[in-house]
Amino acid sequence: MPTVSSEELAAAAGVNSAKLRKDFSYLGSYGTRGVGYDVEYLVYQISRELGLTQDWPVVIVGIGNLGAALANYGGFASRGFRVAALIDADPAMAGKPVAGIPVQHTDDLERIIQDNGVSIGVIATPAGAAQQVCDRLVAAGVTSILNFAPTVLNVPEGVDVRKVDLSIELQILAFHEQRKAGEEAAADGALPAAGSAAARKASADQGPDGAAPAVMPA
Amino acid sequence: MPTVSSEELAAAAGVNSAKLRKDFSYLGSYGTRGVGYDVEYLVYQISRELGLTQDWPVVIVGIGNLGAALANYGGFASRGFRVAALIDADPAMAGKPVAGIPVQHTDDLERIIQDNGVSIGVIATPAGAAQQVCDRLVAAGVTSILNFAPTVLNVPEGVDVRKVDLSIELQILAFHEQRKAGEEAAADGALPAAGSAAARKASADQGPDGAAPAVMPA
DNA sequence: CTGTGTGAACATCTTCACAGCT
DNA sequence: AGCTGTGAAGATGTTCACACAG
Repeated sequence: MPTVSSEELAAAAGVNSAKLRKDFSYLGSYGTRGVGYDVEYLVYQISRELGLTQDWPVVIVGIGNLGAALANYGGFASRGFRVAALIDADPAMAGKPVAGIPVQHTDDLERIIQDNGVSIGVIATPAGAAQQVCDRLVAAGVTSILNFAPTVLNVPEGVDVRKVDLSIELQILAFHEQRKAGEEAAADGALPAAGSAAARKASADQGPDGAAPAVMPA
Repeated sequence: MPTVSSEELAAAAGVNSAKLRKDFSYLGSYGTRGVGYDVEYLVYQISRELGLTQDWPVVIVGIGNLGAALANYGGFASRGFRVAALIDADPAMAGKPVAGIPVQHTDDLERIIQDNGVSIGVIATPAGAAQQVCDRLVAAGVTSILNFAPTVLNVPEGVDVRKVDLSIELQILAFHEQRKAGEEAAADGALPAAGSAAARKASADQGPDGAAPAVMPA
């Protein structure tokens, strides 16, 4: 399949073809009228715009179950991410290989960041250690942090933080589940105006969308 | 602090107070004019609406690093989730306790689901096993699935799936990181119209937002 | 003729601003 | 006098529909 139309792509993605065309148009005019988009060229352009063509060295701090799971996660390499180092505070972990990469001790954090030119850090420590690790990462030059610890991190201006809270995803499922169950059947007495107004679209797609609750500022 | 105003809550959440009030109003009129919202009552009403007051038994299938990390995750209990069972295909895992819960074998999946009245399942298996596990969960009565395996699952109408792709979060960080780096400096020759139009707001808040890319339909 | 690229129409979401309750 | 609850205005996002390139 050398070429693909906006109609086909839209159907595959479950969106309107006009939206897809308009979105693509913000990246430039990469389609051919009457023909469609050249698949290879389009993939390249989107990859480049998203930063997939670059090499992003990342460090993972906190090699517990979650840290180990992340280190083993196959999806990173194909998206340009390279696990440059694994860091843990437990001296007993030092030197032990996880996913083929030897764990290093927290003492060397600053050196590791600088030696590898790391600008993206992943925090998978317990909540109590997260802010301190974050401060050290930032001081060492990291400007983007993916935080799995259940804490809101304080960072200076210019540093990006994304917090992943695994229970929020479950929360969203449970919310819809509750709604399925209560469909018309048992009208809960103590809820005056909740009926129609809150009954928004229950999106049928997989993955995070606008349904996420309000979040904390940086 | 027995009472709180929309202004205070909005400041804490980093949003406009009018938006907060309007959002609350969809749940009913739980505030008092001239006073604010009664904290305890508000918490209860929101908790109930979100389903936090219910008990949600969940099963986790696939007890590798990620499954174990999820089983140990502290945030679940406080949000009404109870890990009812851990299931793995490896017979060697059977009986072994993870997070204090003995792992059970996949053979008993259907019985476990039914005995515990589970309607939410978490898939943390390798990609190859995910669809099969999914089919069995659905057949056994599960109607909501949180999928960590890097596959898009096929499910019948009426079943909700949320896919968590850990690399997408990194992707979003890398995208902003790239943008920080390329600020004005090096105008990449091969990008005609990408400049201003695509330079949207770089949100300063932590956590998933509308920046996620288009997703697959069910 | 076919399918992109895009103004214009339409829809949804956010913020303003103020009437009205406490 | 203070703060909610909400119509109306404004901003943003999506879809339509068609001129025009290939």
